[in-house]
Amino acid sequence: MNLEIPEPLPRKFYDRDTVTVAKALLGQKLVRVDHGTGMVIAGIIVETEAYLGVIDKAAHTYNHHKTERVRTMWGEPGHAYVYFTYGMHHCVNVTTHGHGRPEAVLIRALEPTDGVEVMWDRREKAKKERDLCSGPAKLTKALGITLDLDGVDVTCPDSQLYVAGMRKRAYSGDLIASSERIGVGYAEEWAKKLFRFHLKQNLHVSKG
DNA sequence: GTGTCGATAATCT
DNA sequence: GATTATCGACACG
Repeated sequence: MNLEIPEPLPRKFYDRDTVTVAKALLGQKLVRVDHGTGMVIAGIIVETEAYLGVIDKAAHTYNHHKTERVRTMWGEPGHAYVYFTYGMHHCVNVTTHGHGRPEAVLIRALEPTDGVEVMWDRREKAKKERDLCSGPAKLTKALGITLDLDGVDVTCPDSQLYVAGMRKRAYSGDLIASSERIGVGYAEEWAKKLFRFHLKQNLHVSKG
């Protein structure tokens, strides 16, 4: 039995064009390590969305918006940006594109791989395995990601949250579906951009 | 399978 | 005071 833990993806992986990173994250593994118990809970990233910073009307940093909440997005690439929304949900992103560009990729869905029993405990309403992590707030609940993980370095294997490199090359374009981002209807022309990416025919995406 | 709608509170105006 | 990068319950078929 091989229990070798894959290396985290390096900082330079994130210090690129945000759409490129959003596609390249598909197939990589989001790993949550509980430092108290040593428990590992993880899944393969199967759905992402790109948020293009100061020019993107759907992004939290649109028009150079800069408040305490979005501090992490203004920092270096390769950190977790966690926010709380709709009065009850957390969502997790990874920051991209250095050089003062506050951009990020929202992680929208995972295919569960490690610590699945813990996910079932935390996601009481789930009926099927595909309900565990098929949405941005579902996966943060399943992995136990809350605001205290905002800002953690996802390139460090000692972090409570990091992204492990499972594949060297991004999936080829014909295996990736592109579509409009979800829940950003207010963003006018930016709502139409095809910045949502998911693995075709994967059962664990949030929709279609 | 689809569509509509209420929950619920941090954040920003 | 308004908004929200969502989810789950319910209705319908």
